[in-house]
Amino acid sequence: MTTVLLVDDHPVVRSGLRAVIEAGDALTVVGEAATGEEAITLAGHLHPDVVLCDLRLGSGIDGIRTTIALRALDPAPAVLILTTFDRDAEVLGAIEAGAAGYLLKDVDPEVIVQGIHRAAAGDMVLAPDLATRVLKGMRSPLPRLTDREIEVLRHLARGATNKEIARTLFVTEATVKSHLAHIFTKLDVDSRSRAIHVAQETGLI
Amino acid sequence: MTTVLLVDDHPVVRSGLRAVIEAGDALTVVGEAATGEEAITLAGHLHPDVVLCDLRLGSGIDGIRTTIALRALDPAPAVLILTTFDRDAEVLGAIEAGAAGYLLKDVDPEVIVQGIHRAAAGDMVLAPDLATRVLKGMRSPLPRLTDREIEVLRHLARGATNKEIARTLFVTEATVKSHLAHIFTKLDVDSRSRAIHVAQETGLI
DNA sequence: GCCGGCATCAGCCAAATGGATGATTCCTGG
DNA sequence: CCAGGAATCATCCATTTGGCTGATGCCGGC
Repeated sequence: MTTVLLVDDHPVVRSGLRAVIEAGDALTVVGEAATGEEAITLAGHLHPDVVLCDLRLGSGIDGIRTTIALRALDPAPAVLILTTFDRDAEVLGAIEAGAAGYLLKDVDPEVIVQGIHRAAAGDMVLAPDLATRVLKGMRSPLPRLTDREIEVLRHLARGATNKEIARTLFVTEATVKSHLAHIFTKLDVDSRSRAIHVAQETGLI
Repeated sequence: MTTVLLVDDHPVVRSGLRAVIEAGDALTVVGEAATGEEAITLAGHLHPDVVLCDLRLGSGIDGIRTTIALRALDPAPAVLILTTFDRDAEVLGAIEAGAAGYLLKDVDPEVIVQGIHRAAAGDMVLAPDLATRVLKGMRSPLPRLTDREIEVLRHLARGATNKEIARTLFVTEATVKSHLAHIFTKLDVDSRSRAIHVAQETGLI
């Protein structure tokens, strides 16, 4: 019998997953957590074979940080990331964090069940339409922005002008422009609007 | 016995809702739909008392359009909107479309059950933290953008330049600038980036 | 110790953007 | 029919933005 721990901030989704998972008789849900912190504590006590974890967990730590902490446990559960969005940056982040796989929430129940079995067996599990994208991402990894650049990008996305960003960060406009120039080059765009767009699309921010 | 039709594009969420709703014995789920179109067809045949409908339905028509169509049925079911996001524009849109209420997905199961009962009784159902916002929205309604302005706004959010928008819409740059000027005035901003930001925040796009 | 990446700043210039004002056409509701 | 909103286009002008080039100081790894 494979044991599963559910982690999702929505009670309704947890109920749905429990119903789906326990429909068969090879899987049993041993616990539910609404936050990453709770998940880590519970996993430490319950030692589930597989943790099914949402990427977005409302307040508190996110699914990736939760994955990192879970993988540090002994014995470490297989972590299967389950989410609504298929942002490239997050796929890679989850895999790098040691997740056994990544499934989109809108797949059919039996895909989830199969995913859990395969994760428990140590296999890698990727939603079909994601596998190619992940591999593509491996070949041409997302540009690595520096912390400062990400910071500038966030202000950009809030609609700030260069002058405002400069004031907020206590630097000159020239510096902001310099950061932006780097960001634009890395993201292969030539306007702040488009930079915002690709940053949001790829999950950079 | 109050009958309920579930509308959500995620099978897992539907399972969860079904489990939650049928936990008591005063409610029964008479059907499930994954799309708005399917919901309208099913509601016409099943005549549920309440339709519990997600606002985002993947491909196809959205929850608001579905609501409008459902309310046009005879007898018209009470439509309870259930979603993850609490964007102002959508709250108002759903209410205007004739929804009996609006609940966030992360509420506790019993709140959903109570909401269904109250919707069936003809009451208005609003998630507590939303009620005040809706009322506030009533007092200072979101600026009403025209269809054309929304269209321009979408291109804007994808990072398009004025020239690109002009080409796409088969108009001159002057026209695009004119639309933008109106958009900026209505949203009370003075740059495309900030326009994108408030449009996304308020759920205009 | 030196190289390279990072953050900081500067100046110049071309292009894009935003504000102001006004005109025309079309359509719709009273 | 007519007022008014919507969409279209135009011109002028100031500001902002983005591209380019180059410089400085700092720090971490080899």
